[in-house]
Amino acid sequence: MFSKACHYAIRAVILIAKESREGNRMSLVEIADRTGSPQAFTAKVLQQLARLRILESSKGPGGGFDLPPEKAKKVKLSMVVKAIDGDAVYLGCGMGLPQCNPKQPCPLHDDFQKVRNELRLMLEGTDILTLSQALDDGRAVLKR
Amino acid sequence: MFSKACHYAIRAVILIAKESREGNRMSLVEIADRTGSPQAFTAKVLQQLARLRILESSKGPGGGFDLPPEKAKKVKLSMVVKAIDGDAVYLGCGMGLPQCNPKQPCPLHDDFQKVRNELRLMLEGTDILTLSQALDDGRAVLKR
DNA sequence: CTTATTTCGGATCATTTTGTCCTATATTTG
DNA sequence: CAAATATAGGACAAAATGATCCGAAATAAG
Repeated sequence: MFSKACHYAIRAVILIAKESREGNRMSLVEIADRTGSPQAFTAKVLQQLARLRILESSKGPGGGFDLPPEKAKKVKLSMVVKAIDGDAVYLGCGMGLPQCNPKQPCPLHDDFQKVRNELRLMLEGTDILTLSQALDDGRAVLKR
Repeated sequence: MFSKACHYAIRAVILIAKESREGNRMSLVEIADRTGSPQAFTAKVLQQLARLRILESSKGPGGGFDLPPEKAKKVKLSMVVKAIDGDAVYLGCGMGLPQCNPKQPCPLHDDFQKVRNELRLMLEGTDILTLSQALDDGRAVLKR
């Protein structure tokens, strides 16, 4: 469904948001460790998110990544997915036709679009702050 | 969502079913041509489907692939997808956790499972015969 | 100002997926 | 039986994705 890069991105962003709520800024090393993601690869992914201003980064001692609650509330899962995987998930044809539209649809067009729309609505309706709160009392985990 | 191999498989199976309804058996060359898929690669994919008895193949002059209507009715899209891509689409975690279950869920678990379940139901409820009928009066296409 | 820390970014490598080529094998037809 | 046709399957090439390494740039602190 999503690429590995996207998985790492989602996990990292949720963790960063959680720690930001407690005033902590996260270093790459800690993020990779607590999400069980490869460090250097995760660095690339976070770099990309930082460049797009989906999260904030700062260099130097005490630096790292953060995503303050007010912002985490506005950042939807869809934005993270789109930043890393592009919009193929929303727009691509179920059987890979380059131009699949209502005028020249593939045989699966309608059924597929219905499901994909559910996915889109879910991703657009889910913000990172809310997801990060699921971590609070151990209701959810990011590793293992 | 699905791999390219899976896209080729879906397109091929639908075309084969359509032609089978008219008593025709399809050669690999014709399948690749009419679905816009790479020939040799499609061969591998069809081989795999034939080995799993999802469609029928025969060698020699006049040979090729076919999928008679009674069988096409029983073959669901889910079977084709599973044969090529495995069941990661149904079982995988939305953020890639190796063990994401209701006891130790990822923060997205419930929302994601809901969407994925819709997808599963759609794939399991859609048979190849029906899809092939959408091709009949040009209501749908398999190429371009 | 120097040093230590931390992200940035380029280069490179590994793995997986996609795609091709060629030979073997089966089958129909003359 | 011989020849032609078609799938089966192995070996290999190319492209995309995943992952690592290392030096550059920025910044905080002594």
